[in-house]
Amino acid sequence: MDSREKAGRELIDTLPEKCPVCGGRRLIRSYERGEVSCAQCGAVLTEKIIDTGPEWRAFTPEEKMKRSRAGTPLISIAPEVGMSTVIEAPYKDAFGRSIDLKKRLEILRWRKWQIRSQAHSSMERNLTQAIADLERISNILGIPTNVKEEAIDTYRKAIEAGLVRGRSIESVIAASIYTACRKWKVPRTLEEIAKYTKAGRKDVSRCYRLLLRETGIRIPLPDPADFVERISETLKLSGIVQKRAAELIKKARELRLTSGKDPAGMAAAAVYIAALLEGEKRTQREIAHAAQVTEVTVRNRYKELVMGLKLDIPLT
DNA sequence: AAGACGAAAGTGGTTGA
DNA sequence: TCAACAACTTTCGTCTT
Repeated sequence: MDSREKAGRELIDTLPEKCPVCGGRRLIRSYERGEVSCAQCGAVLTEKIIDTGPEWRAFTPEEKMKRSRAGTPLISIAPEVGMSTVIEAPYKDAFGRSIDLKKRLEILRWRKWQIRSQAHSSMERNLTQAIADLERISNILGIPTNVKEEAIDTYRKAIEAGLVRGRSIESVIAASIYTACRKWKVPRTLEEIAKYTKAGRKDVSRCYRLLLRETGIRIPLPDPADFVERISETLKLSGIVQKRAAELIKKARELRLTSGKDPAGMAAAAVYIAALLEGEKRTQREIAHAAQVTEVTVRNRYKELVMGLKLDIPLT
């Protein structure tokens, strides 16, 4: 595309071939209209050129890096292009003549259509940006494909509910990712996800709550039992301990000891006790670290469990 | 010395006026 | 928007093994 030059608003290539109609030497390729025509006789020779080059131009390598957007593939959808002709208010035709009523109504219908399709395409544009953010965050955190698709679905719902307007796309898509993770029980914390957005944790969590409220998506409360496996794996504890911990949690839940408490802390205490009972003792510090809570929380939950369940722990 | 325990002050989020 | 509040964290001193 070296011979491309800018003429007015049109990008033009001068081609080496002759015009098959009049034999003229100047063939013009217009990217705007997507056709090649002869400058002498005006004959249109081809239609629908597909420009495979980038639509931007870069002069330095840095600029090129900055402007290149290709890389990670889009998933699930590609935004729709087209329908960009603007139909103006139907009083005059292209030559300035006024149009009769019947024709005017017909054109009005067209305009209505067009406005709708514009609304549609603005959503698509928004989605394109959202998907880019989604891909970026997912790649860093290793989010599986099914969760990504769930996240896009969720994001669509957010757009339809009008939640994105006035908020950053990034924070809404981050909230969508978190929602999807929760739904599929992929253990990612809000912090982890928010870390890679400009918005920050607070904003993302606000969006998350809003998302749940406005779209009616139900996410089951986190179950302490879900954390047991992760904690036990990290500390290389046996399946027996896991089972024991799960039983403790079940009993604790029946006694309403778990409500309002951080499930990770609850799980940590259960694992701690289970490990003690099964003779695979780990220190509070180890447990707390594996569960990403503090020792103090482990202690508090531990105390509550021992008292609530009337466990026979040698408290020495 | 390491681990467990708990008090006190600080932090960030929720709730209700 | 603000204050009250509950849960959790941080920090630190004391006790136990």
